[in-house]
Amino acid sequence: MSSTENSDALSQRLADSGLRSTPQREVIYNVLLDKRDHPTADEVYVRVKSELPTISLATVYNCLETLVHCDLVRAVNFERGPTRYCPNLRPHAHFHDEQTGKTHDIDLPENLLDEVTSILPRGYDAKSVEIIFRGKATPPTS
Amino acid sequence: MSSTENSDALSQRLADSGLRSTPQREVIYNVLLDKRDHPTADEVYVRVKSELPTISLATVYNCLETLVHCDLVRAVNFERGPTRYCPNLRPHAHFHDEQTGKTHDIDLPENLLDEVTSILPRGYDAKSVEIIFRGKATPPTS
DNA sequence: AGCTCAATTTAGAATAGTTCTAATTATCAC
DNA sequence: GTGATAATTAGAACTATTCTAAATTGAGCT
Repeated sequence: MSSTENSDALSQRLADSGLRSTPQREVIYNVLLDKRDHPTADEVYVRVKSELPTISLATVYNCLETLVHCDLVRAVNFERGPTRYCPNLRPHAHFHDEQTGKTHDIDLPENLLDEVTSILPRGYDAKSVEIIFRGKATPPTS
Repeated sequence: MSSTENSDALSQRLADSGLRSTPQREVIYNVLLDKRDHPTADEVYVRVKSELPTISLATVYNCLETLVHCDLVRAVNFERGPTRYCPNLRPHAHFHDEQTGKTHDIDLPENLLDEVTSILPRGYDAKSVEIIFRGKATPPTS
């Protein structure tokens, strides 16, 4: 997908929420799409600065919140560490590698979320389910 | 289970980790067992004060960390809210009610955690799995 | 093109939750 | 009892984030 297409998708989603497309929002969204390593707001700030040197950290927070709000990005938290941002919209869990601190997306089989949700007793109406693994990821040596 | 038995369990676990049983640790653990509403450190602080008026907040944090460390208590986080503490040791998920802010324990069927863990690709070794639901809990009117 | 007005961005101050520091107090082994 | 170690304490410091108020931008109208 080209950067232009991403921009289109972005403007579309923003418009849907009655919001404007701005250079800051565009660049931040592209930064997230570009390197999907679940960066923190600070890390996004650093990356965005090379393209928009005068952007402020507050704007990074604002824009990230906006992107989360219009469902283009997911915010992920581990314990009380800084919030991380993830443009993967498919249903997925997160694996948090305790040695490296890295976060891996784990795509979920079709029906798993429903299956998990189905354990809820009557009276519990879940709008979202989050699954977090913690442990050690040993990338298979080829 | 009597408070004395809890104390015994506590001293035992502490001893296992080479730690001492102290009045602060005892009282804090009992406060958690007493009212299982997933209190924050601040809330624990307030409750403990009525028994140990001179305890400091730092000690509350220290003791809670100690209890978590020797597996008597679980720390639970929702987004970037304050850490909450939970003495329920059975495998369970958490349901976070967005209206009330309350947290409910959801006991898990025997095999669910294994089932969920089994979706991990080769190379991922999970030490723990956490499942968090978010939504609305409507307690069934009797 | 210029005007208006709301949306957005900005810098810096403020906040919340937690951790750190250094000093004091309690407890264990001898 | 004495010395060493563990635990507690008060308050300072820290981190991530949100708030505030002012400046800038841009879309829609004329």
